[in-house]
Amino acid sequence: MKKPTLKDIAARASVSSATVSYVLNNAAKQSIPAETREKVLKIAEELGYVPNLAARSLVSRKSGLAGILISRESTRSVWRRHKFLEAANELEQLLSDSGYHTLLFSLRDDSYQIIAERKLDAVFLFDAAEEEFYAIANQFDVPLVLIDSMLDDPLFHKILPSYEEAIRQAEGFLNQEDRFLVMEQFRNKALKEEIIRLSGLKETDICIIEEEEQLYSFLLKKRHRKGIIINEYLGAMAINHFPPEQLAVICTAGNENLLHPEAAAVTFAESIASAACKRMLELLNSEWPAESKKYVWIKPT
Amino acid sequence: MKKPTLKDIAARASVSSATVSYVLNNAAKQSIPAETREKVLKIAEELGYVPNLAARSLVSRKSGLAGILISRESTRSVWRRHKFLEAANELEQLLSDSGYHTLLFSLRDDSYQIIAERKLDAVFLFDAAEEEFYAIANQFDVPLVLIDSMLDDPLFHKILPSYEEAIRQAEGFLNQEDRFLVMEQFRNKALKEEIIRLSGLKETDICIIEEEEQLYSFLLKKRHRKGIIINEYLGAMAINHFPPEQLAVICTAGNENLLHPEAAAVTFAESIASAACKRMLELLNSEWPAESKKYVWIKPT
DNA sequence: GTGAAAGCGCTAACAA
DNA sequence: TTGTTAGCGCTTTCAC
Repeated sequence: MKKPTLKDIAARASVSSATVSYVLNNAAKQSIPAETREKVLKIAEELGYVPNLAARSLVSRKSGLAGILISRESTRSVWRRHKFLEAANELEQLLSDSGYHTLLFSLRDDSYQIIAERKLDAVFLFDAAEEEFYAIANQFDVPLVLIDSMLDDPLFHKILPSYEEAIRQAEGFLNQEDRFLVMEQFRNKALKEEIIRLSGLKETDICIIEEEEQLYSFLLKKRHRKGIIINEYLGAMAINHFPPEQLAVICTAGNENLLHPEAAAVTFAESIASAACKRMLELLNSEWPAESKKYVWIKPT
Repeated sequence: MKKPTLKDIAARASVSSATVSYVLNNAAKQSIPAETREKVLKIAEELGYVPNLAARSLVSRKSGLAGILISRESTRSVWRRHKFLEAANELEQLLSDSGYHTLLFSLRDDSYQIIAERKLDAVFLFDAAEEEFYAIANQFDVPLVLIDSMLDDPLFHKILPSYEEAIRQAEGFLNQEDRFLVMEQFRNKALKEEIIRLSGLKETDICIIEEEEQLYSFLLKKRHRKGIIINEYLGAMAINHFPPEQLAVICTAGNENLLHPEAAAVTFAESIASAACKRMLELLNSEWPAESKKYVWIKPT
C-alpha cells in the first residue's frame, strides 16, 4: 500500500540503492551495464515508483521550486489581478517546461519567509514595494527577478515593458499635444514616478486608477481629448465610456485582442513572462556572477 | 553564511535539538520550563532561524502543500483562463491563511506525477476530463476536490455552481420562450451535457464557444432573441456586439461588475474557491471516512 | 562497475 | 523535564 522507495527497488533488483539512484538519474559519471540498467528500470516501472522530491532536495540542496510572489495589495483590482495572473500562468508553463515546479504565493506585508523555508531556487516578484523589500532582500541568495519594479541594485534582475518607448509610440498614434494619461496604481514608487516623468504631462492630465469609478469620472472630464491608457484591461473598461478612436492603449498584459479595433494598441514583441523565465534560466545555469544587466526593457513592436 | 539549523540553536543554547524542536513547535505533549523556552526562542531569533520544510515534511509525512491543477487546454481561451486563474488566486489566499502553500501546476496530458512527487496534502482540479483522470486517480490517497467537473465517484469531492438553479433564475429574467444559450467549452463531458440538458434547448439554439469568432457570428444570427450566457467574460465580450437588455449572464467567476448594468446577472452566494477550501479543510481535519456529500452545488443569490 | 555508509534537517518515540 | 536516538528517502563520496 505504501509508496515504493529506492530501497524497495534495490531489494527487488538485488543491487544497492546507490545503483538504483544512478540508473534512475542517468548519472553521468557512472557507467552502468545495460543489463542492470534495464532490470532496475523495469522494476521501477512495475512498482510504479515515484521519487520523493522532499528527500531529494534535502540532500541535493535544490528544491526544484520557483516562487511567484504577488503582494495581496496588487491583486485587489481586476485590471492588476488579471495582468499579474496572466503573467504568472504563462510563467508557470514555461517553468514547468524547464523542469521547475511553481509555488504561487500572495504576500501579506513582508512574509517572505517562504523563500527560505521552501528553499526556492528562484523567485519572481511582481511590483515590489522598495522599502519593504529592500530591507530583507539580502537575506536570500536566490536569483530574484523583479517584474514591473524599479530598484537600482544589481542584486535584482528587473524585467519591464519599455514604458518609455511604448509611450513614444502611443504619442505617435495620437499626434496631438493636448493629451491625458490613465494608468494603474503601482506599489513601486520609482516606476510610477518614472512613468509620470516620461509622459511629460502635468498632474491634472494624469489619472492613477485605484477604483473603477475614478476611471469613468476622469474620462468624463476629458471627453474631447485624446489619451494614453496603460494596461489593456483598463483600456477595455474605458472603451465602454469613451470614443475608442481617441485612445492609445499600451497593452502590458499581452491581451490586445480585448480592445475595440478602433483604439490604437501598443503591443510588445515578447511577453514579460517569457523574458523573465529566460533571465532566470540564464542566472541559474551560468557561472556566478552572471553579467548583471541592470534592467531588461521589453520593446514594443 | 550558511543558514542556521536546529542543531546550531541547540549547540548555542546547550540543549538538545529535540528540545529546540519542541520549543519551536510549541509541542503540546511536552512541558518546557519557561527559562529554556525563552533562551531557545531568543537564540533562534538572533540567528534568524527558518525551518527547512523539506526536512520537516520528510519525517512528518505532510508537505503542507496544496496543488492547484489546471489542464493547459482549459487555459487556452481568455474566458476560461480568467475564470480559473481568479479562482486559483482566491484559493491560494485562503489556503495561505490556513497554513498551506500552493503549488500551481498546468497539466499536460496526464502528468499528475507531481501529486506523488511533492506529496501534496490536497489537490484542487479544475474541469477534469473524466477518462484521463479516472484511470489514475486511485493511485493517490489525497483529498481530491474537483471544481466544475462531474464524476460520479464518492472518491472525489465536487464543487460546482448550481447551473440548474442559475439557469432557472436566468430564464426568469428573460421571461420568454424563444431563448438561446451561449456557454464555454468544458473538457468534462458530463457537465457539458448536463448543462445542455438543463437548458432544455435544441442544438441550434446552443452555442459552445471555443473561438472568439464563434460568439459573434452566433449572436448575429440571434440578434432579435433573448439569451443566457454562462461565464461573465463571455458575457462582457458579447455585450460589445449585442443589446445587453436581451441577455441574462450567469456569473460563474464572481466578477459580475464587468457586465453592462442593463444585462441581467445571476450571481452566487459563495465563491467556488471559498467552498472548495472549506471542503478541503473538512476533509483534512476530520476523521476518515468523512461524510462524503457527492456534490456541493453553490446556490445563486 | 558496484555498494557501504555518511548525512541533508528535522520529528518523535523512548529512556533517563 | 530533557536528551538520545533512530530514522524519513535520497544522493554521493570513496573504497572495493
